[in-house]
Amino acid sequence: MPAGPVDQTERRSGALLDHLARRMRLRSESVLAPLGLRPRHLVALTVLREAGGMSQQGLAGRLQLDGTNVVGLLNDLETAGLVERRRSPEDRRRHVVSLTQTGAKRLNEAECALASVEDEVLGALDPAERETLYDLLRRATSEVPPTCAEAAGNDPDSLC
Amino acid sequence: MPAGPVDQTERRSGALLDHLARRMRLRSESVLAPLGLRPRHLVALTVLREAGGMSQQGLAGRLQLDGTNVVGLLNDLETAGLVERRRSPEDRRRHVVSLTQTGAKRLNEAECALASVEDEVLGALDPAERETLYDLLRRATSEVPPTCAEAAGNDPDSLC
DNA sequence: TAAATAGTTGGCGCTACACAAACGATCCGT
DNA sequence: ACGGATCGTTTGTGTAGCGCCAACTATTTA
Repeated sequence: MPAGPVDQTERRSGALLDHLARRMRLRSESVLAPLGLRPRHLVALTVLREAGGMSQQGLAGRLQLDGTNVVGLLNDLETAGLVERRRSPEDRRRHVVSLTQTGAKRLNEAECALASVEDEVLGALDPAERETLYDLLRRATSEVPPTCAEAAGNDPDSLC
Repeated sequence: MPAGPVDQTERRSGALLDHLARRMRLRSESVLAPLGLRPRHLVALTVLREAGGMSQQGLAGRLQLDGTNVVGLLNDLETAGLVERRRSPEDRRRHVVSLTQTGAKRLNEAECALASVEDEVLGALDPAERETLYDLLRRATSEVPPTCAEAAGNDPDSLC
């Protein structure tokens, strides 16, 4: 086989995302626990803040979680007063879930508290690079994942 | 309260990392399964390839896993012929773990197969941005997390 | 030579899921 | 008006991925 470049590894982000996310999560837990939060709560609160309010089905889609798991997650957050469920006037079967003021404040507190975690876990990156990372992650996650029907039609390897 | 900027949210990457990593993982599983791999295998193989060979303790440190869980993880990979454990000539208590040729090849195959997953999950980013994301993740994860002693000395919030 | 270290095995427990079934309330199409 | 579909809830089962512990063997160290 002809010799190629020394580094022939494919440049994939998946393993690195898992790796970095795990480190961040481990470091975060001790900071979040006093606030009554777990990393999965943080993800849900972040998505809800950005969306301004959404159905449970919508949230399940965004988080790629089974609906029954979203129910449990929201039960935690609602019990803590961080979110509220309101019946949709358009369809009273449906809840619209949104952050309470308490929830918005708690999320902000959590993010402030996580500054030291990010300083540590992202210590190899300078502030501009951290900003770039944040921006790339935000834009990558803001794209709504395709629905099952869309994905199944387009991609046989899809989960659906 | 005086009115502030509209967006006063802290710019933290933790929740977004979890969110994106989860999406990537879900999409990856169907691609990795035919190769006999799970996402946690991929992380370990990636770390081992980069390190060229390391002790189990070293790997446990890099992955921030309990040593007994690294034993189980390596048992999977060794059984599949993807890694080998060799006694260190310097200290025969210790194993040096490295990728086999089969393992290096399988990892490359996995990364090729994951191209479509990354196209989908990172669809909102253009190729240059994906390259930037990869680079930032790689550099952030390459910094070895501090040992417990180091972290405990410097940071009371540390996990240790 | 005793204590410490590296790794292994087996076990227990927890969290975070996936998935299924059954149900009540509500909406929609016929 | 009614049956089917939808939204959400509860309960239950199971799996994966861990953390942590104890006990052990082999080896190194002081």
